[in-house]
Amino acid sequence: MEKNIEKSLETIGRGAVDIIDEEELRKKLERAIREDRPLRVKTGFDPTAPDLHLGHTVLIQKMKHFQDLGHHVIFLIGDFTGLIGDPTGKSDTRPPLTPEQVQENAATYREQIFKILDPEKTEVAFNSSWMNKMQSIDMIRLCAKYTVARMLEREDFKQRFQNQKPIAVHEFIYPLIQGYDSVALKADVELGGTDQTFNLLVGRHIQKEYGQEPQIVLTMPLLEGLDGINKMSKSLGNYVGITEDPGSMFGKLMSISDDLMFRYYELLSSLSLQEIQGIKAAIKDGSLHPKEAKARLAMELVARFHGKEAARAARVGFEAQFARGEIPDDIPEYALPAESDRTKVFLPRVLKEAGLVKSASEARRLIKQGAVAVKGEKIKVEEIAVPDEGIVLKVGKRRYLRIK
RNA sequence: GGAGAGGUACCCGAGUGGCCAAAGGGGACAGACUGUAAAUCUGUUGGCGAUGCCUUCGGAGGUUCGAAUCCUCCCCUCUCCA
Repeated sequence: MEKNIEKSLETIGRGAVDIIDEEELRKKLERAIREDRPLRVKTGFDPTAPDLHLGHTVLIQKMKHFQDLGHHVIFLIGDFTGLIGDPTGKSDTRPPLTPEQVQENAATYREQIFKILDPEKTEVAFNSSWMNKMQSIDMIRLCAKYTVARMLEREDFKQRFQNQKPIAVHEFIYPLIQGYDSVALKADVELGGTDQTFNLLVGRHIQKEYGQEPQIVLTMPLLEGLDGINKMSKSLGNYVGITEDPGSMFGKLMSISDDLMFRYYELLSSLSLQEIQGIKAAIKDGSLHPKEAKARLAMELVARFHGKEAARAARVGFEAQFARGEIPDDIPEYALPAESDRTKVFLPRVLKEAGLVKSASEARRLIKQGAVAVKGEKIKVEEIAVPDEGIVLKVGKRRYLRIK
């Protein structure tokens, strides 16, 4: 375990939005060293979405920091709370996951988080293992430990209440259970995004109610998604999944705005703040093209999950496709039915059949807009001739189809 | 239990008998410009081999030549009262 308190505090605090309470954290660290008892650091994850994206890695990196300092990190899978769904105002009640599905998702999680965390030192826990045993009377006792008024302090509830949007009663239980998880795990620290602040604070309260020392709450910023506006999330489609192939990961990162690039540098890159300042300065004085800076960031992140070789290859492929307009190697193919008239191929249907567009109507619109091209030549008609050797269609900026 | 408000396309929201495949905004997609940037400008945004036809305005019926719009029943949300 790291013996230097100041060094620990610095590592823990890097990038954090808030630490509640810093003095308490110092005392816990001191005691941990004195009694040679590592801190128990808990972070909860949703069992229904085992596809981690870069946004999640902000938290996982922080877990790694704790791990490197010699503390005990607990990756908690909220398979019980997942039945409720963290209140967002939109989510419907979710269908219960089967134990098999939970195990499956957990396996996926393990595979993904262990690209960052040390499997030997990471405890994976499920809150169903204590929640399923809880008796009704104990549930009621848990509910009695918090008030409706305080529950409505939560930003999301407050807003929905004010905007006359529905709030189901069971949604109130979510924060309570999350808090109880901290009791069950005897957590010293709980990590979460800033959107979790309320839930994490409820944890402190609940722990006190159960006679435990309250956990330290450490919140990390929410990573903006590729649009640069909303937080990165799968449902908004503005994410980079950590299991994505190197090419698409690289491409997505290259499409972000310059402003967002610096945000990603700050939250995702392992570069020091000084190095990041250096990049900013170099771009400003013209010695570094912003595109080059972005490519370096993309390389670093792709390499983290796929290795350096894959990152280099992704970059080469990217340059070939977009800087020189070359056609990528692996593009979808569509074979025309043998009996079809190859002098009059109706493109809208082909594009639909090949899955490049949702409907033939959409394909027709795209053609009308000049978004479909063969060898750089825009196609303005819906029927074209396809020679025996086939042709390669480009649809929009990045969709391709080889018709054979 | 009583009184009232509301449910419209991916989202927000206008429309209260025909001119409505439904204003406006957001998002998304496409084109121009670029660095696949961002910003900006322009266009598109239910389906269909298509100057037309089919399906859509919470659900099911009904009135009418004609319904998102009127009537009946049902489902859902919110507010106030009890």
